[in-house]
Amino acid sequence: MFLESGAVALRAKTKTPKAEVKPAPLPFPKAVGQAVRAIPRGQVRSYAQVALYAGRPGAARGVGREMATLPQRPDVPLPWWRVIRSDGTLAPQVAQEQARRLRAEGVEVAQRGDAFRVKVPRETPAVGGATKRRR
DNA sequence: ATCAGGGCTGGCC
DNA sequence: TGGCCAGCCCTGA
Repeated sequence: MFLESGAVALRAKTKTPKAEVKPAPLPFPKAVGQAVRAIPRGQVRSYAQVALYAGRPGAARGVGREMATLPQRPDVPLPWWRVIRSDGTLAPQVAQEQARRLRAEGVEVAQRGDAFRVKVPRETPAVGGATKRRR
C-alpha cells in the first residue's frame, strides 16, 4: 500500500494504488498468514500494513498476537521476520533472530545497544486512520 | 533526530 | 466482563 505507492510515485505517476486490500472475508489467522506470506523476500511490512492487507485496518495488535502463535504450526511457516513496527524497530523478544534473518535477505538493519531498527521511508503521513485524539 | 509518557483500537482467551 | 498483547499515534522534553 503506502510503501508501494511511494515507489510508484518515484517512477510513474498515473498508477493509482487503489485498494489492494480486499481479501476475502477469511478468518483472521488465515488472512494474516496470507498477508505475511505475500511479503516479498528482502522487504518488510509493518504490523499495521499486514492488518490492512488482511482486511482488518487497525488490527495491528491482533496481528502481533497471531505472529506469536502461528509459527507454532510447522506446516505453514511464515516469514514473520519481515513484519516490523511502523517506526522500523523490531520487537525486543525476537529482535536478534529477526535482524539476523533480515540481513540474510539483504535488508539493512542498524543496531544500537540491544535495539534494532530498519530504515524505512515514511509511508504513512499520519493518515486519519489512527488515534488522533484531540487535546 | 530520539525518547518517554498516555490514550486508544482490534482480536483473543 | 476483564485483561492481555511481537501495535499505533500524538505530544512534550
